[in-house]
This record gives sequence, structure tokens and C-alpha cells, in this order.
Amino acid sequence: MALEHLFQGSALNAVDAKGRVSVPAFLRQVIERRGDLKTIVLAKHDQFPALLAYDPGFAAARHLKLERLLEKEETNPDAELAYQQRNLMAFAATEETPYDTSGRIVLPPMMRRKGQIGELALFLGTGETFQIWNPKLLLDDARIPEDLKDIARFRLEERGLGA
Amino acid sequence: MALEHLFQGSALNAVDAKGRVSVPAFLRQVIERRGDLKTIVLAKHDQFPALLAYDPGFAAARHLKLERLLEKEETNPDAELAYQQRNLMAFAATEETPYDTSGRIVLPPMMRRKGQIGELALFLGTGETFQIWNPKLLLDDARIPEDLKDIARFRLEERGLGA
DNA sequence: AGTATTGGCATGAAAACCCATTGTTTCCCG
DNA sequence: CGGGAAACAATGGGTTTTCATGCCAATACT
Repeated sequence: MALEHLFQGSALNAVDAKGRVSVPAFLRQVIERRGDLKTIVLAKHDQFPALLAYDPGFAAARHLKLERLLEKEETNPDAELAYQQRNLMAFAATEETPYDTSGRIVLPPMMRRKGQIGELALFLGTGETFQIWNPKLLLDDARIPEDLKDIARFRLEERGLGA
Repeated sequence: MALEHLFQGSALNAVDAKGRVSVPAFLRQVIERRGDLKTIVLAKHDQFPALLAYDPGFAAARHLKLERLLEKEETNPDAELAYQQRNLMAFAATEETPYDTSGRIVLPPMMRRKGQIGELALFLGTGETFQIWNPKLLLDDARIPEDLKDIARFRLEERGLGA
């Protein structure tokens, strides 16, 4: 699966009182180049206290990948269960939310809670997908490279919220 | 990944009040031969106080390499984290900026600060990528060969800024 | 009706775009 | 071999467009 359009860059946007956020324009461009749905799919990130996000097309590709994985390990008795579990996570544990003409989504309350997103949402491109972080949690996470934290700090300062 | 078109040569260009710089024409030619996007990707250089730059195609190739690496080491529990970290650095910690018809980019403020670029930007071709330096920092860096510093000095003198 | 949710408009700031000027190199023709 | 003329490169300035975001209106749901 070699998608030619990749998510990259970073931005820090405000979450308003109604839980709405602008998806940065440079990420929307990638979504719209990959497909024609002005929609993003949200999931809790596997490893990080953050949200994972991608376009509907990528979700389909991800599903295919899981199926192929199952066929490969057909002999393994555990494979079927693992497949079911992953499938549940990949679909039931995600929410699809469209963005409006001005590029805003409403963060679904459940996702907002799972990702611990407050008044600020830090968007980080990671190639095939992107992530949405509470900037504070990113700064506190020991697994995040210092150079990336610098970027988060810069984005905060840009808004006059830096330290 | 042997890209046939390589970045080479050096140039010293001015950064204007709006933070704009002309990307030297000889570098733009390489970018446009490698792909059709008139765009460069900027990142902080790993080792030097300077910026690393390349074309979007190179970024995609880099990503594929990371993915293959992950699949190979799937068994290793640390591999997943290392993959996430590298992906974040490769995409979230970079900025893509297009150049206009006259070949200029605006240095994103964050990158300008990370690379400590002032009023002058020294472009150095390094094969698959190129670098953008504050010429003063290059001259002050003990790791830089004297011959290369001579080139920087020459570029400065050309502008009547030599010492 | 009252409340909550969604869609659309208004604004201010920032980014992209366009045109003009200057200096340099190339190249042609005298 | 010189002397422009023409192309290209770099840079300055101004103008339009886009973006993020606050605000209000329209709609649906109780």
C-alpha cells in the first residue's frame, strides 16, 4: 500500500465551547487528494494517549491488510480470534466524522475523552495517518523525542501560551 | 533508492523582511527533474545547527524504507515504538513549503528558528538532499572542513560582506 | 418553548500570488 | 572581439485569497 499523498507537518488549533476544531488545511488537502469524502476517521492510538486519524480510504486499505494477515495464518488456531479482535478495534472502536465547508469537525465526546483532548488540539502528520494530541500530554510523555517536543512548545508559544 | 539527479553546488541568498528566500535555480532544477511538485520539505538537521531540505519524492521513499524496516522486525517489541518515533520525526517534525513562480519560499518561522537562519541563507548541495545554513554558524563550527568554510567566505565576499 | 446541534456568514491575520526592478549571464550580430 | 539585446535570476513591494475562529441563524429534538 504505497499512498502517494502523505500527511506531514504540525499545527495547534483551538477546540471551541461546542467541541469543534478546524482540521488544518494542509491535512484536509491530503484527505481530499486521496479520496472524495470530506471525512476523517478517528480512533484511540494504540500506544500513545492521543487520537489516530486518517481518511476513509485508508480505513478500507487497513481492512484488506487484516484479511490478508488472516489468510496467511490460517493454520494458527489463535489467528481467528486475533482477527476478530483487531477487526473490532479497527471498526467498532472508531468514529467517522465529516468536516464542514470551513473545515471543522466536532470531536465526538467519546473520542475527546479517550484522547484526553482539552481546549487545544495538536495535529501531527505521520505519513499515512496523522495524530491528534493534547499538547500537554505530549510534553509529559517520556517516549516522545525532545525535538518533537520543541515543536509542540513552539506551537504553544506562537499562541502566547508558551512557558 | 539511487536517485539519478543529485543536489550539488552552493549559493548564498538573502532572506527578506517577510522571511522569503530564493531557492537557487540549480537546486530547483533537480527538484523538478525528480518530480513535478514545486515544493521542498524542510527539517532540522540531526547533527548540525542547520536545516535539511529535500523534495517530496525523497520523503515518500524515506517512508517506504521505514515501513519495510518495521515489517522485518515485527517480532521485536521495541521495534514498534522506534517506528512511531521515527515516523513522528520524519513527518510531524518537517514542513512542506512550495516555492512560487519566481522560485521563492517563505521560511516557516519555526524552521527559521530551529535552523537559526538570519538575514542570509547558505545553500549547500549534498547529493540526495541539501542543507540551509546560517553562514556565520558554519564558519564557527569546528566539524566543518576548512575548504568548505573557504567557499562560505567566498560567497560572503561576493556580496561585499566578507571579513 | 427550550435546548442542543448543525450550517452558514463575518472578521482579522497570515499566506499565497502577481507585477515591477535590478543585476547577471548568455548569445547574437555587428 | 566588443557591445548590446535578450533571457534568466534574485529581490522588493503591494494585493488578493485563504485560514482559523467567533458569532449568529436555522434546524431538529425534547
